Amino acid sequence: MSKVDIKSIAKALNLSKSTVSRAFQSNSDINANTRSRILAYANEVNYRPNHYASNLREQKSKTIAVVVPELENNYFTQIIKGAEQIAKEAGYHTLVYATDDNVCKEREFVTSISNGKVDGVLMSVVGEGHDHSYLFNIDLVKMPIVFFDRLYDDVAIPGITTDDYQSSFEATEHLIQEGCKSIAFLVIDKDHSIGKERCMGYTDALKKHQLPVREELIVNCSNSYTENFVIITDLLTTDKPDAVFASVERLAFSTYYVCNHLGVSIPDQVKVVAFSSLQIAELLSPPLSTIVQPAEQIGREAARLLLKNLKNPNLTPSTDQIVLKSELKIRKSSQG
Amino acid sequence: MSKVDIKSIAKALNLSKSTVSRAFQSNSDINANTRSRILAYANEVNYRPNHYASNLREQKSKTIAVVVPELENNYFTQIIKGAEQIAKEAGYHTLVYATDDNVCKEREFVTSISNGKVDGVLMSVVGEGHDHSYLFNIDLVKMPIVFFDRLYDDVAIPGITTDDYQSSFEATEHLIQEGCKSIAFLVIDKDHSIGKERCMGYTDALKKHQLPVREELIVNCSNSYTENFVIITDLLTTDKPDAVFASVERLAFSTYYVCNHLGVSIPDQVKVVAFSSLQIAELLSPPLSTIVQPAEQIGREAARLLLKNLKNPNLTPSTDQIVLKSELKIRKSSQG
DNA sequence: TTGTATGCGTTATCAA
DNA sequence: TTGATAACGCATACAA
Repeated sequence: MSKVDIKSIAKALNLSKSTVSRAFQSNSDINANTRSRILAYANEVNYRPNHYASNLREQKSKTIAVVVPELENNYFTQIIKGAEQIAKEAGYHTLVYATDDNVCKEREFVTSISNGKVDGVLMSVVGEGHDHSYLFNIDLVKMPIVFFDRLYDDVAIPGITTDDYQSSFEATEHLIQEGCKSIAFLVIDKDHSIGKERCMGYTDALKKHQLPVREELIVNCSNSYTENFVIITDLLTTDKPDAVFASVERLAFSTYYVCNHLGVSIPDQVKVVAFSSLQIAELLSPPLSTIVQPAEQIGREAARLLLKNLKNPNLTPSTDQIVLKSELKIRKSSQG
Repeated sequence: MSKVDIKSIAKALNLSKSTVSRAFQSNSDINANTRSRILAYANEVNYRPNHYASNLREQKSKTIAVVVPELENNYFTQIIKGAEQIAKEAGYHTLVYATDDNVCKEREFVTSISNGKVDGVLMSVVGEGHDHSYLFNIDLVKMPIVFFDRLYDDVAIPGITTDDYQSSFEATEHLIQEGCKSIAFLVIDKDHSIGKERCMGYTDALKKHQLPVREELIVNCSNSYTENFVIITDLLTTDKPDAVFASVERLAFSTYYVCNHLGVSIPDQVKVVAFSSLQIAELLSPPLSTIVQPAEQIGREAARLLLKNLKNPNLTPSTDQIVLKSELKIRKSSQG
């Protein structure tokens, strides 16, 4: 199969390159017959435009990147799904990248794509604790970014988040109303971003109901299942809380494993609520009470916002912050 | 921020474009001092090579596509994760595309990227029933493809699959040994590809143990949860099987929902086994017996095979078929 | 070791 | 309506 490009088509049909090129443009001055002749032949020889060349020429790639901390989490894959759907509708492709919660990988990737690999980026950042000054070197007009889920609030970049404080507050209040007096809060990083917001919702709810905020019940966990198993086992045997509020899905799973292992009954001895977008939460033993973030919608909104910025390349990109509502789904794990 | 490219750097340093270009190539004749001077300045002005241009020039994009039927399935996201990992290590980016089990979308996407958008493709195809002749128009030397999970066996394209027949046979045998006499088999499409293999494993196991193969127990399901709910409710109330073997994860979830709804006890009244890569299968109520496919490994192997083909662009791509082993994890849902 | 010139495949400007 | 030509930014063959 020899190379088929605009030039070869032109030669075969005894036309010029420009005429052939025009046949593929929608609003171009070209004779209808010539066009259909070209299209017919192009179809016959199975012509596909060369992306390298048109991208170079047009200075856009019709591709967006979606950067997530991890892929093995329903929450993020639902977001990707939503984003991919909107992107697809607008004729964009989607590049997916997992940072493995590593800010170096984040920086390296975003920097490497910042000159033409993609037209824009959707990103859930690694975390505020780290140095993210690399973002100041990115030309955000050339490659707009939209944050979702987590964000850096010292950069003027639009973002989609959820009402973390409010839903955390409600979930805690729910546990209090179920009679819980010592509620543990499991978090990855209580001092930053999402963890911080969620932690504040938790403590404020305690305060409102005159319950003490006990530092030992605010437990910093890690990303490792084995480490968390130890941490949570320790928590349940030492401090014996009557409820566990997991600020991240994974920590709820670990709590279930530990409870199974220790023979601790959920919800009789410990009630559990978690931030989670797991679709089969109801099938767990016992069904898990969840705060469900509208993951797909987050992805869709983020993509829409990005595409909007992509449409107006000359304007300073909007820096809207959109906050979506999560939903508390009360199930057996936190009741009775 | 004015445009920073090789030309502007060259002008600033009083060098020629080619010298500057050389500074970024690893094995190029260039004075060490000149190089470091260029790199220093490039770093200062935050230079990034333009992907459009170098791709066009080098005829490669350093990007692979991963095409999956759906994203909301742990199995496929684990595969993506494995593939992305290998791709990343080799300096490749990963484009993800969901076909929504629609062969038109599959064709459209693969065709649209077949001239330079990506260097190669990993793909789990929509299904054998459909017309996939478009693949014959793809130049597989220019853009190699590797199948995983599902494949078309009338095209000479390498693939990674699992031992579907064997593990299906074993799972069925396990149910028989647990005393089941009427085992239902839930499948999406029993006549093709994966469904076919798995169905044969099931029927052969029945035959080996002198159990009748009853057509009404081989149930074609759909991709819709609501439709499946009706189908499975009907199955459980009419035919009253003593076991359900779900050839796809989703169908096991539906079975759980239906059993909960009907008050049918798993495993006492119905035992359940399923193909599933769900990591928290153990936390379900009851813990679900699964046939676990090595999803991440599939992704890794597929990516490795593709990268191997990408290394030898002149050779006819290898057409290896690699078969990986799945593992039967027996849990409470199929015991006692 | 460095500079000059050319081409990758496409689109856009201008002239015919 | 069509054709000739330049340009997008980079990398290489060849010349100096």
